[in-house]
Formats: sequence, C-alpha cells, structure tokens
Amino acid sequence: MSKVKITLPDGTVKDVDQGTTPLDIALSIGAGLARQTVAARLDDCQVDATTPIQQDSSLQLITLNTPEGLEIYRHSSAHLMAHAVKELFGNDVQVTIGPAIEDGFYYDFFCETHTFSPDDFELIEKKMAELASADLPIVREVMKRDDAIALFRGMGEDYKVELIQDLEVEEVSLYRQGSFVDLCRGPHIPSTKMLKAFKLTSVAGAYWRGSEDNAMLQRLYATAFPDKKELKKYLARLEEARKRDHRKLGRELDLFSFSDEAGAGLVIWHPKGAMLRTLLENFEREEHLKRGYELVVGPQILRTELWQKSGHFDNYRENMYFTEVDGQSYGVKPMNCLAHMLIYKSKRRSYRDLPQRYFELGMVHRHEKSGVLHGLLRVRGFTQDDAHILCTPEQLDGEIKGVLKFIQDVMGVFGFEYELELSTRPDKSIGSEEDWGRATAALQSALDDTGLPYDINEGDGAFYGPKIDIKIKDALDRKWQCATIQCDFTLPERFDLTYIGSDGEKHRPVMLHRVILGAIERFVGVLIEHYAGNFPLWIAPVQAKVLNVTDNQAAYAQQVCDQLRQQGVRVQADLRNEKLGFKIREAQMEKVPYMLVIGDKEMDAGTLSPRHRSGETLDPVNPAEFAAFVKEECRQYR
RNA sequence: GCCGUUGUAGCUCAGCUGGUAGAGCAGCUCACUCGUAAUGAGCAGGUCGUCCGUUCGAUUCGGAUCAACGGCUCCA
Repeated sequence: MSKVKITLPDGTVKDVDQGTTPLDIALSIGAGLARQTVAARLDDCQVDATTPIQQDSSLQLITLNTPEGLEIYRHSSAHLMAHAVKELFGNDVQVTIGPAIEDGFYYDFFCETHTFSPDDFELIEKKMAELASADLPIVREVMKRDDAIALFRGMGEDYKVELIQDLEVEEVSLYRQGSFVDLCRGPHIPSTKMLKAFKLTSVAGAYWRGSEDNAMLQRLYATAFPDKKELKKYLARLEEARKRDHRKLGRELDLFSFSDEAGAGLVIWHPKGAMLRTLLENFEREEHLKRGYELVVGPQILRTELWQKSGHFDNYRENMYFTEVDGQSYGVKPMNCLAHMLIYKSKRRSYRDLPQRYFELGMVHRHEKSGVLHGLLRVRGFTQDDAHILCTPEQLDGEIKGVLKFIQDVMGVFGFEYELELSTRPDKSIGSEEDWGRATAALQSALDDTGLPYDINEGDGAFYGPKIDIKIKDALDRKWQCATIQCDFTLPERFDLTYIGSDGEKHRPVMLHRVILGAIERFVGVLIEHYAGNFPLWIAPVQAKVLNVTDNQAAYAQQVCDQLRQQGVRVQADLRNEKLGFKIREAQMEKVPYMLVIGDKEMDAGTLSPRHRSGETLDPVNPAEFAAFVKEECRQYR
C-alpha cells in the first residue's frame, strides 16, 4: 500500500497509509484528542474527520474547544434536530436549511398540518437524545446534481430540490445519518454519539430564503454545547440577561412607559427617565460645542413639497406621517437634514466658512412597521443626536476621522465595545454612480486609516449615500446600530448648496450626516441593560437618598437634603416613619447610588453617613464634603 | 407588514369542562420611634384589552380589532 506524508501544524511529518483519515491520526496521537475531533483542515480546506487522505497534505485537526469546532458541532446538532423532527412528523414536514448561529443553531421547516409550540420541545429533545445515543455514523455522499434532484423530489422535499436547482455545480454532497439525509456542504462530526447537550429554545416564523414574498416557514431555535455543564451555564446567562431587560427595569425603576391610548412605539418619559435622558443630552451638547459644532433647531413639520425635493417623499414616504391643514400638506420630519440645509442655504458661503457643523437633538417620527417595535430600542418617535457637516471635498477625510474619534471618545465614557460596518449603495437610491463611488471611497479610506477592523455590508446604505454603522451590543448580545456616519453628495446637489472657492467660482459642498449615540431612546435602552439599571453616579437620575432613622431627625434630614440640592446633588429625602432597614431596602431596589443615613449621632455632629448601593458603608462626612465628592465623581464620568 | 404566543387589580400571577373573580407585593388607615435589604393589624382596589357574535347566561366558546412578547423582513 502506498504511503502519504501528513504535515501537522507543529511541523511534525507523519508517514501513513494512503486512505488514513484525520480521525485515525487523532487516535494515533491520543484517545482524548480523537474524542474532541469534530472535523479537520486538509490543505486548509474543511473536511470530515472520516475523509480518507489520498495525497501528501498538511493537516490540522478541528477540535470541539475551538469556535470553528463548536460551529461544526452545532451544525451537526441542527441535522440531528431535523432528523428527530422528520422521525416524529414524517412527510408532514419538509426540511429546508439549518445553520449554526452565534450561541446555537436553528432549522427551518415547512409544515402546514402542525404548528410547532414549546410543548413539542420535550418530545423533540427526547427523540434527539435517542438518535444521538444510537451512535449513527454521519456519512458524506457525493452525487450528480440531477441524481440529487431526483432523490429529493422522490422524498417530496421541494425546498431541497429548489436549493439544488439553484446551485451551479455538477455534483453536490449529501450527509446521511440513519434514515435521514440532507443536502449539505459539511463538514460534520463523525457520529451522532458526540452530541451530548442540546436544548430547544424557541419557535418563530421565518421567510423562506429571507424574503417576505416567500412562504413562511417555522423556525426552531436551539442551542448545543460540548457538555451539559456548559449548556447549563449558558441557560443561566440567558436568565441573567432577561433580568436586565430594559423594558422590565424601565418599569421597575419608573423611567418610562408606553400607553395603548397614546399609541404604539411612543415613549412616555417619567421624571427619572426624563432626567436620565436630559443628562445625556447635556453631556452631548457640551461635547459637541467642544468640537466646534453649533447648536441649531429646526421645525417639527415641513411642507411636503420640500420632502419631494429632497427625495424623501419618493423613497421614504411609507415611513412618514403627514398632516394637512388649510389645503397645505406637511410631513412630520423623519430626519433632521432638511432644516440644516436650509440654514446653510440662508446665505452665501465661502470656503473660509467651511466646515459648517450643525448639531441638533432632533425629535423625528418614523412609521415603523408594527411588528418591529421593541421597547426603547425600536420606537416611532425618537430623538437623534444629529449633526450635518457641510465641508469641501478636501476636508471630507479629516471630518470623517474627526467623527470616528468622537465616537471612540464617547463610547469610551460608557465602556461600550462596538463593531464597525461599511454599507454600500442600495437598490432604491438617488444620485450618480460616480458620486456614490467617491463617497464610498472616502468612508473606506478613513476607516482604513484608523486601522480598526470593519465588515462590508453590500447594498445596505441610506438612499442618499453610503454609511459607516457602529453597532453596540445589548445584554442578550443583540447588536444595535447606534452611531452612523453617512456621506452624501446628492442632497447638496438637489438643494443646490454651494460655496465660493478661493478661485472665486461656485463649488458643491459635501454633506456628512452623523449621529453618535444614534437615538437617545435606543441608547438609554442599551444603557439600562449595560449597567443593569445601576447607573454610574454622573447619570443616575437620583444620586442619593436621605434616610432618617426616626422622626426625631426629620427636620435636620430635610435641611441636609435642601443643602445638597442647592449644591447640585440630585437628592431625595425619605422621611417616612419606617424602619431604617425598610427604607434602605427600597432605596436599594431603586438602585440609588448613595443612601445617606441620618440618626441622632449624625444630627449632633452635623454629618451624614453614606452607604453605597454595593453595601459598603462610608465614614460620616458633612453635607458640603459629600456634595464636593459627588461633583468630582461626575466630572470623571464615574 | 408576516408567522406564532399572550392580554384577569399599579406589579407578579391563580381562576377544571360557560353561572359576572381571588392571592402576594404595592396603596390607604392605625399602632410601633425603630441604626444599614421587608414591624404588625385593618381597609380599599378589577365593566377579566376593545368591539361583535353564539347562548337563558360569556372572563371562560367563535370572529374581528388593538397592544405586548419571540422571531422574520425592515431600521437609529
């Protein structure tokens, strides 16, 4: 039998019989390694661990403890779930696709006779466990395209047939385990026995191939881990995340509410929530002024003709609210740019005036589809920390970098990690190909210069220009777009914005649309989850609560409270005739940073005894000292 | 907008197959004057999301509608 040379990642070369599999090699190194091996990289291509090696190659075993290995494991888990569902529901269900995703996997089924519900989960999990313990080998099979089509057509799997028909290849690969067969590129784990810890988590509707024109499928979400302990840990983390849900905390902390009577997606800010957002807004105004922006304010409604001129009417109408009075139609603004352009246009501009940076905390309204509303994270009326920068083409690069730096500074204050994405021209858009090219190149080169990693999101730009999106994560690791920078050559054209250059000629400025927090509403929602409601002192709506031990100190406690308030501390007094333990418990549940205890000792000494919400009690201080301490903490955004 | 689920007191929830509703917490009143996460007793609180239908009778069954929730599509 002929031999082949296998080069391992550490440089070791093994001489083995032709037809040896990666799994054999793993086994030759150790049984533990073999148990961990889910697949392999052969000359840098993913293959099954059971693939016979035919020629000299480099080999890297893919083990379960790597992200790549876990993904393959979960993909195999998806097959196992589909297998179980087919066993249980037979030809009533058709299989479609089932990939691994972050934290788990899903599988989409078409089924008209049964609607999956959580009541089915246990049954499916039981069947999965049964199939897993049956130790079914998972076998790859390569088939001519037409043969595969015939096979799946014979099984009544119309969706699989459609998938294969759209593949422009001669051969396709299938994976079999027991009676179950699925079209799949692979690779997969060697046997079902490896699958030990999985759990169905939810069921939801999903469109076939992600298009709302297609059939609605039933998607079963599930997760899988190498062992039960890790699965349990993951489920506990989910539970923990649910506790921080901003909708739950928003009510418990009395920050905001929604009202059926007012309308869906319209936030009603209670005093503490309004204080929180006001503090953010004040922070924003200061930071913008520091960076050479000017504060402006535009009207809430503008004549419909203006929206026609801007292109919003043609491209964004279905998301807008309109109102008609005295035969004149107005559009409620979904964006703030129009007024800003009117400000620019209100007089002749010289190149010496540029860049013009207009900042507005602008309230906009967008008629979002009913099914997308989600607490504060997706609403119909929201406040953007919006700015439009009008500059010369030469200034563009510097301005984009300035905004990227601004974003970095602000996210640093809150301790957010974020991801960057560059979104390019969508199908529905205005402007010339050339302008889109210049705008996209400008964003890309600024991004490249920062050295930060970013993804490209083809066709996901705004209708008037490409954009850089910044996404931050909520407690459940869902990503939310907050900051965005959009480069626009088109609206300046439509509004005939000009400046006089050094050559005395008219030139066209470029406009950057950008937000930093994105929407105050959304940002507050993400912040609540980020801090689990334990806001740092500088944005805590109530920074301290004065608690007296008995009625005897009520007058002094009130006096302390007044004094602290005079010195800028956001303080409340709880002078009720209740036990101290009870009042502390309440303040604790309100997540107030400091409880200021006042008993006879403090009253006699003219002090107060702070207790931090962490449980730490501090030495008594006088009110002026405490106010100074709060002021210094806030100055450092703590 | 689409698929699925849900909608009972301020909050969290109970209420079998149709005979107009309960608990805990919160609230109010009273007593207790108390030192770092719940003092005790009493009282009050709901046209059972809304509308229509079936029925002698609907919180319970059917339909519509609104909203919320989990996703999809879309988006700050």
